[in-house]
Amino acid sequence: MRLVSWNVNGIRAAVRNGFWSWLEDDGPDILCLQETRIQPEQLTPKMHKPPGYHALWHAGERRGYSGVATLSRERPGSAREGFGQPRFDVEGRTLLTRHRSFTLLNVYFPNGGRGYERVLFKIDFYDALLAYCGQLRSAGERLVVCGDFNTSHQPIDLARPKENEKTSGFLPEEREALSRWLDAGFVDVYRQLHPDKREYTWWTYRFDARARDIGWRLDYFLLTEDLLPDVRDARILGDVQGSDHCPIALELDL
Amino acid sequence: MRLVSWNVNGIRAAVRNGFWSWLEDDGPDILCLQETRIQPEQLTPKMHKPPGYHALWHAGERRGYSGVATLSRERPGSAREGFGQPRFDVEGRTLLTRHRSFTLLNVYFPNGGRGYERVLFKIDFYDALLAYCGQLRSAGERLVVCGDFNTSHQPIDLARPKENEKTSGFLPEEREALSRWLDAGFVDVYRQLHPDKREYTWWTYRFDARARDIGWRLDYFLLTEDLLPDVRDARILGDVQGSDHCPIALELDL
DNA sequence: CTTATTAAG
DNA sequence: CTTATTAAG
Repeated sequence: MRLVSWNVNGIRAAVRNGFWSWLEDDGPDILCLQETRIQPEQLTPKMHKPPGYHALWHAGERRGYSGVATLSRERPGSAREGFGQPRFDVEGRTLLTRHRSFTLLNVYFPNGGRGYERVLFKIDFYDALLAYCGQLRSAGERLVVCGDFNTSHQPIDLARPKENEKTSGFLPEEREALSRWLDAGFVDVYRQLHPDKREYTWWTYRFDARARDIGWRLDYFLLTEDLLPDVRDARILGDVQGSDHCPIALELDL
Repeated sequence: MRLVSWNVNGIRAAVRNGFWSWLEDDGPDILCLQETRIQPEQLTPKMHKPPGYHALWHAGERRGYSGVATLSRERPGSAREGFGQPRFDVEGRTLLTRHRSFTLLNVYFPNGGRGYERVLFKIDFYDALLAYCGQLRSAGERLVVCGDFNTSHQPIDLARPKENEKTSGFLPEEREALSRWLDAGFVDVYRQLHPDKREYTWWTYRFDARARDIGWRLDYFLLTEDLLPDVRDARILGDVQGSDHCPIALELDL
């Protein structure tokens, strides 16, 4: 089966930019969207019921901000919006769905770009969600955590590591927060499969960055080790337009 | 000499839409702009000193809202922003300049479209400014008052009079406020010269109204009677694009 | 519908 | 630079 994760930076803008025809072409079994930036009452009928999919949309309180959605060909066994911490959940950042052979966590991690208080919030979010994942794993669940982590982990994960050591997205403390996920047993599948590849998943809209490939790898599939035997491929779909992020894909033998 | 008045609905948008080349082509001696929607610190050098003109810009307190500007080839003898009533003056709606043979009042009258309290404000503004003009006339000044009056005076002044009797812009009480100016001796020069012409100066951006000429005459040159002998022509420049209003022109033998 | 704004990214 | 918002017109 094929999973895709994509920060669409506004589902309505993505729709203007060809989202539906892309979805028809790619046809993933599960699609995780981040930064949908839409409230339930603003959803079009097609968003509510995309042809061939079950859809769950989770919005934050603030209009036009954050939000995630999970689309799946098979109806999820169960689902949860947020993870039980109001100060994070009100921002509409996580959606948990249970599928035949794993549990999926679709996550839009906070951006730390507007002041250090948001960096602290982001790191708290990283740690709180990791603790929640610990509970799920203790209960025997196999986990796929995907989405926009808003952090490049290593120098290979962004075009300009040196220049960005003091920029949110590549701060030491953010990288360490992500390291704690890996130390806890989560595997960054793309990097595992392609140890030396320099490919990015986000480019600023400024300075013609995407054409020049001055980007960052901010989007990941993190898997618990028990799922690794089922991994067939993990790829970055760098040609797909319609957002400042591109989608990433995971193929599982399930 | 040639005077032009134009509600540009955002000078920056007008500049994007060819304002400077229009100005060079038309070359009025005096240009009155309304709804400039710009703060002093946002003016470009060219706006600050348009080639061949002296320029005065008067902004309201609120960013992106209201504002007027008067450009003149000859430096005005004197000038005044507002007319001494803070509750009107803070909105940046009037600019008085004194020229060789008349005093010019460039006015952006309030729009009454957002609730009846703004209709009342608009009517108060009409009356307060008329009283101020009375003072100027008592002091012997010959007056040209021009700008966006935000009111169509008679049924001939809008495409759909019947349908708009309860719409701000053609409310009986607004039309009466404008009538008080005419009763006080101001002359609507365009209508004086063209008693039966149906031409408009504003069209909503919606419904393709301009292409269908579903418009309103909202912009006027009002003159004190002592200036009438010097009037050569008054016209509506309906072909000029770049705003939801078109400019209006007055030719004087001065 | 369009302009300009403000908040975010 | 781009998305979405809100206030105005």
